[in-house]
Amino acid sequence: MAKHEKISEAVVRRLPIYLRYLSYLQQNEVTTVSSQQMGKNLDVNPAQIRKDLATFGDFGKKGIGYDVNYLVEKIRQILKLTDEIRVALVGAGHLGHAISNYNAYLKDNMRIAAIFDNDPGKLGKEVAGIPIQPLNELADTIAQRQIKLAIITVPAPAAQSVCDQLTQAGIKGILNFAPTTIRAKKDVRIHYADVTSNLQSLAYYLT
Amino acid sequence: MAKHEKISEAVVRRLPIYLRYLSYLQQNEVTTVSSQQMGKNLDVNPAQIRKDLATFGDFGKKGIGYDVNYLVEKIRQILKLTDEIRVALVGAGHLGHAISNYNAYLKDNMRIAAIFDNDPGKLGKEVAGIPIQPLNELADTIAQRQIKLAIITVPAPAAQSVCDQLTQAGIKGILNFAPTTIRAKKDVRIHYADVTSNLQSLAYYLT
DNA sequence: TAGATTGTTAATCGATTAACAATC
DNA sequence: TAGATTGTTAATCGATTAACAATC
Repeated sequence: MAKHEKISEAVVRRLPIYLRYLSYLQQNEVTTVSSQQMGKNLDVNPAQIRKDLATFGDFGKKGIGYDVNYLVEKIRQILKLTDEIRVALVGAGHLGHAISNYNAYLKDNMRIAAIFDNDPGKLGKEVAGIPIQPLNELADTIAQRQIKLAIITVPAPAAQSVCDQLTQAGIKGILNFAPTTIRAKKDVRIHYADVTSNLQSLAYYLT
Repeated sequence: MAKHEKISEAVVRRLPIYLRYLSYLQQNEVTTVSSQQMGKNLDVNPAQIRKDLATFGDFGKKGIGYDVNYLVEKIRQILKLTDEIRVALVGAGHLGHAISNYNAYLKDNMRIAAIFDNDPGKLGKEVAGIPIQPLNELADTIAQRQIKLAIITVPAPAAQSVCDQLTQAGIKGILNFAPTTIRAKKDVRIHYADVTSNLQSLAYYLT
C-alpha cells in the first residue's frame, strides 16, 4: 500500500535509474529481477532499492523478486509518465539545438513541444521540426499546449528572467543548463545540469 | 588551518556555486561578503556556508565577513583550478558540438583539449577549432596532452566501452551525458548530467 | 522442505541547522 | 563601546545499511 510519508529527493532521483535498467531488461525479455541483481548493475545497495520501492507499495514477491513488467508500470505511474508530458525549451543556441534533437531519446512520454528564443535571426526557423517562437508567446503557448516542464539553455544573464516568465506561466519544474543559480517560489522544482560546475567539482578529486 | 577530515561530496558540489557568485561579486568590485549575503543569493543556509568554508581553513574575519578576492583564490586552490585542466570530449554529435563551443564559457582554467569520435565521416573535421580524432588515438592523446577529465556524449550503448577506455588511459573524472549508468573503479569519479533522468525526476513533482 | 528474497526494523552514518562564545 | 559576523559545538534531521522474520 502506498504510504504518505514525504518522499525524499534522493529516492525520486533514483527511480528513473531503476526505470532505465528495467526497460533494458524488458527489451531483453527478462521477466523477473531481484534487488540484488539491480543493485549489482546500478551500483546501488540492494537494501536501498527494496526500501525505495517499498515506499510506494509492496511490489515484490518474497523469495522471488520483482516482476519486471509490473515494476516498470508502477514506477511510470509514480513518476507520472503515464500521460505525455510536454516540455518547453528556451534558448535555441547550440545546446538547445542538441537537446531538441534528443526528442527521439525522450521516449517514455516526454516531448519537447515548443522552442523559444528572442534572437530575431532565429524566429520562424525550425529545430527538429519545431518552430522557434519569440518569448512574448511563451505564456500563451504553454497554456495552449499544456506544457508542464521547461529546459533553460539561454546564457546565464538571461536565465533568471526566463525562469520568472516560466513560473509566471505556471511551469512547476525546470531543468537549468545555464551556469547560474536561479530562484523561484518553493513549489517550483529546479534541477541543475550545467557543465561548468559539474566539471569544477570533478576537478576537486584529481590526484 | 586546513583539516584533514574527509570532505563530503555535498560540500564539493557547493564550492563551484560559491565560486561563481564570488566571481560575480569580483566583477562588480565588491570586496567583502558575509555568509548571510551569500546564503540569500544562493538559497543556501548561511551556517552551511560557514561550515563548508571552515572545513578548509579560517577564511573569514569575525564581525566583518569574507574578503572576496581572497576567498576566490582559496576556493580555486581547493578545486585545483590554479593550473589549466584539460578535458577530453568523446562523441562529436549534436551535444558534443554544443559543449565544445562552451570552451569560451569554461574559463577558470578548464579547456576541451581533444575530441574523439569513431564516425569515419567526421574524422579530420574540426569542432570549435579542435580536430576530431578516432578513438584508437585516445590513450596516446590523453597522455601527451595531460588530459585529466572527460565528457561522454556518445549514445548509451557505447558509453561503458568509452568509459573503460578513458579509465584505462588514466582519466579520474568523467561527466556522463549518455542516458545510462556506467561503472568504473572506485577511484574514478563519475557525475551524471543526462537530460532524460533529470526530466523524469522533475515529472514526479507535477501537480 | 530448502533456498531465495522481500519488506521492515533497528543501527549506523552523515549532513544540516541552531545557537553562541569569540572577536573584529 | 555596540553591532556584526565568524568558527564551532551541540542538536536535529535525514538517508543508508545491516539484519532478520516472513514467506514464496
